[in-house]
Amino acid sequence: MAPTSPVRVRFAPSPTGHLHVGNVRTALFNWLFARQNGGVMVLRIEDTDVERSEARFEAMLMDDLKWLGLDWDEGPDKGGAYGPYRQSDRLEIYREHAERLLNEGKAYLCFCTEEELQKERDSASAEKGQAIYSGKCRRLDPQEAKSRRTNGETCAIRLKIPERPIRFHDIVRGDVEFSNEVVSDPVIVRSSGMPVYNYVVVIDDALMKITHVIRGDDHLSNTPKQVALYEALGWPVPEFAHLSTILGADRERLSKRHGATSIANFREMGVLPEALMNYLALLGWAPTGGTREIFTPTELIKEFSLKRVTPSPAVFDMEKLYWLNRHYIKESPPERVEKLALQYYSRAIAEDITKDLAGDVSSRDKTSASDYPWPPAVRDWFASVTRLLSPYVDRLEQLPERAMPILDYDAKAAIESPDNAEALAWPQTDAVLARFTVKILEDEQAREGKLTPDQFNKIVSEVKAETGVKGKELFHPIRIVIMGSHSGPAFDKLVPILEEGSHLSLPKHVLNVRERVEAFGKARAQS
RNA sequence: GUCCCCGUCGUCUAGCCUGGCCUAGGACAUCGCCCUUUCACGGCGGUAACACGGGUUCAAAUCCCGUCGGGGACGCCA
Repeated sequence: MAPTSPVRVRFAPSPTGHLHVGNVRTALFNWLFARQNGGVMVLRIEDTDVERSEARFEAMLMDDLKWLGLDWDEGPDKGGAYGPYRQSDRLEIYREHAERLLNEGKAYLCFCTEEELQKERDSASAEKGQAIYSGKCRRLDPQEAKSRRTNGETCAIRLKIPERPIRFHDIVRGDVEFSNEVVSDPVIVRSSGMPVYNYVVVIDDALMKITHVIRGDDHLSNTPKQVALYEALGWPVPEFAHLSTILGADRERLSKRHGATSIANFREMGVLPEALMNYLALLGWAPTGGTREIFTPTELIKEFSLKRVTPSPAVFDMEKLYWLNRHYIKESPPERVEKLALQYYSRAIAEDITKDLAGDVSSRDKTSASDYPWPPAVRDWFASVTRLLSPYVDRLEQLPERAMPILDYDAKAAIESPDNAEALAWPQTDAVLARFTVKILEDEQAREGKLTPDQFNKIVSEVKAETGVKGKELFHPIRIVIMGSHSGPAFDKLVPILEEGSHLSLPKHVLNVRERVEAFGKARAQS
């Protein structure tokens, strides 16, 4: 391809559901390449599979792309000079070019039946190990064939594969050569009149002036047929770049049974789009030097290189995605994370909210979490909870479970939890708890629900001095009383949140420090 | 079966084209230490790989051949 011709790439998904990581990675590489070269990104909808394609999936897939931050310059929603951009709207174009190939003698009519072909395939693979069409109808007289067709005999249209090896260049794999012996004359139009995928792809890519075809390597073996088609049509052959497959942990092609693989899943989990983009870029590509891992979209556009894409398949690693996500959660403006986090809390406490609203909101049979009004004070408080917890989560959906000890303290569960058994059984624990309890109950600030971190620390220090217990033996029991668990965020930040939370009117009352100590004492007395 | 593609730490990868700078670098995970009057977060450090076998060469992860392993394609599927 001449360097002067502007780069045009395309992403051509079938509207059969949410986008999968494999597809999205292909879209991403196309996008990066286009943006880097000041080129054009085309979105084309491959909806010739009428059975599985649905209009609503088209909208979903566009949403998925937009969420990730990928945009396009031409497409069904945007128009463009080379439309229409839906294959179902292009059937006439396909027909026209098929007839042209026929008239020019580059293609021929094939009257073979399903059974004949099946028989041929069987014997061919037995003999040559390759199930190749014999080209029987290729030898038919064109005039005769034509009249048979006009007389109503059903037939398909096949392309003549030239009698020479087919070569093409692939940016990822280098030069690839296929012997014509292994490529049979492909059907380009079915006897039903419907064109075949390998044919329409070529027509579309050529007519849309696509300069670089960047796609999954499952198409590599189809490429010789497509190259032959370009040549038969007299059109320039584009550059190809075949991206390796993304595998699951078991080294099988990544699929639904590997868990979350659609990008909607990641969005729901609370994976930030920039984290996913960064991770996907690293699957099959590495920057020069290979030591840098963190890239913003802008940096990716600058650094990305198709030539540096690896040909070998890559295993999708959730843990690394999570690591990147944690990084981006920490990096992004707190307000953004706080806002995103709200939906996860509301989902988790939806039941409580529904109960709460049922009293004063009439004629609302179904109250969804998103209806929760989030009064400003409550919203701010949840924001502080998010600020407290977000550095410790992999994905936003973990926030509510991490917040449960704050939102819904359960003294009985704390006492019974096997995780706490050891700490509660330590010889010094009773003494620590006894002193701690007395001090909290006597404290003026704590009584009001206004205990400060300083005062709290002072009390802990006094307990330490009076009992002679320190470190783990001191902190774990106290932590269990306050949070129901021996691990959690620093008391300095936690105490104000508990105290503040207890003054809010929430569907479920948040216990302050004193209330927790009381509840724990009561529950322990009973057990 | 035939053809095509692929094969560096458990995983993502750098290095391979243009052999020596590779006692193979980085990252995730893992392990250990430090920080935090506890845990996590964070910081520091460790373990860990050139699929195998032949060649070529003074010298091979890098070039050649073979073997093995994985994936894909061979459709009137997309």
